[in-house]
Amino acid sequence: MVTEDRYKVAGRLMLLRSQGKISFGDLRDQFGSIQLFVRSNEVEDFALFNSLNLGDWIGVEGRIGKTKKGELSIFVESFTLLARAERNFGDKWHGVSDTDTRYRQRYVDLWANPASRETFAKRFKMISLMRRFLEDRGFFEVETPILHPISGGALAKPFVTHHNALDANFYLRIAPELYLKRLIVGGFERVFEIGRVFRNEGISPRHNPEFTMLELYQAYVDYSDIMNLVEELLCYLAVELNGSLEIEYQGKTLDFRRPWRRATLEELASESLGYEISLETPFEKLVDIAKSLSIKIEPEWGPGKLVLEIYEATTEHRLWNPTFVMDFPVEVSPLARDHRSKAGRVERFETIVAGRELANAFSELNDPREQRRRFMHQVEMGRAGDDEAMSMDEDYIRALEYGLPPTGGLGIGIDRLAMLLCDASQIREVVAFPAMRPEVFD
RNA sequence: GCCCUCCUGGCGCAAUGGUUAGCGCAACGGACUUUUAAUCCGGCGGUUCUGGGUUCGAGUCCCAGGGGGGGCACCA
Repeated sequence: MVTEDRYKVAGRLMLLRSQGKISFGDLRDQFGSIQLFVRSNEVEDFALFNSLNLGDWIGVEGRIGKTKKGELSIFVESFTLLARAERNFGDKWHGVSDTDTRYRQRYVDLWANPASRETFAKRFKMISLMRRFLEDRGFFEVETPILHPISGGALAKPFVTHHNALDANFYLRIAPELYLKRLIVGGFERVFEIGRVFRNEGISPRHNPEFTMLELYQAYVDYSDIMNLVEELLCYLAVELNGSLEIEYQGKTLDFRRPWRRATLEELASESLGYEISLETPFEKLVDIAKSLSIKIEPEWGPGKLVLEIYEATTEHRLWNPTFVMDFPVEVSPLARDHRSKAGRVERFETIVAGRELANAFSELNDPREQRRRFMHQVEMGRAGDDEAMSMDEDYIRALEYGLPPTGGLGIGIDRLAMLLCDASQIREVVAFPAMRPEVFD
């Protein structure tokens, strides 16, 4: 019934059932719970044990065994109060459901709500698995600056900060892309970075102003190879974390079984509309279609932007199972390489899952003269009023002039991926400390 | 930025416009030597987010503000 082996365990007291001269408690640590069995004539501070509050941290020592009801328990011989919980963790049965408390005081949520704890365990495990997957394939995990003198690598509004000693403004990075490709120029052939990026935009169920990106770059491959890598990586994660290639998301099944559908952006948009459109469709007709979809057209838009907008309005949200959307217009892809056979398109794809963009990838543009033209176009767009346009990055051009080998690159939004794998409808369920309006203490 | 909605003891919930705002858990005191959200008994705990208004009477209806959530827009 009770072994002679002595064990020491520490954790937090979650339940206490005092019953006269014996008491039962549930002790929980990182990995699980175990029942404590305490007898008044076997423990010196029996009264103190009964006066513990739920939430107190204690260390116990005793023998392991089973109670009469068969519950595995520690038969406590001594215990130590390690730290008091001066506040309690809410209803022991219902936990804490108030979202304000859950997001602002995640430490409470994690203890009070096991589901929240499981979600974050899964998220952290997912990131660990990604590292293992990539390291097994010869990728180096690297670090690049977060303070950028020029905001680049994506189309987004940056946060601005100031360095006093240099008396210069810096931007919190919106993407690590341009630095990672500099590392490829410098001779690292496979690199990845998992890190926070910052975009000064609205907060919504799918947007947190700081979020985590995986970006990777591999020399000597193109976007087709990257598609294969994305399939392999996501299937690996689905199986490791959810045990299946078919996962439940918001009450519907997502089928990750390979191969995933691959189709061009123009094909998919045409499919949605029920008639053919392409970059070659007369401009006025594209404008008419966009207007009929209530798209707010900006004067600086060309056919590429129009087709992209039409695709996003008609198609993206409908793509449920993983789909590779290929061959974006060059006009909206300033860092991607021209398509090898289709003028006006680049070798770029997005991976759409559950109607949302999960990954964005391309064969990297490595021609410095063409890159300069693309930047120039971005600068013009910026002058025309596009506050998400990229700036000229002379050093990046200079790096390309030293030679960037043919390279495939990929970015994956980790938070969105975690939402899928954790069946979360909101990004705040998978971001431990989501952005909130600063709390006022009075 | 726009629209909708919510806010009641520490936590979870209740209260057709009508006494002194109830209940469970926690906390506090007590009973109990095999419990499983233990059970039983006792007392304590709330300016119903804030400020106005309508009303004989407001937790409830109206207005404004604060905070949260959902949706739209933008994006990842």
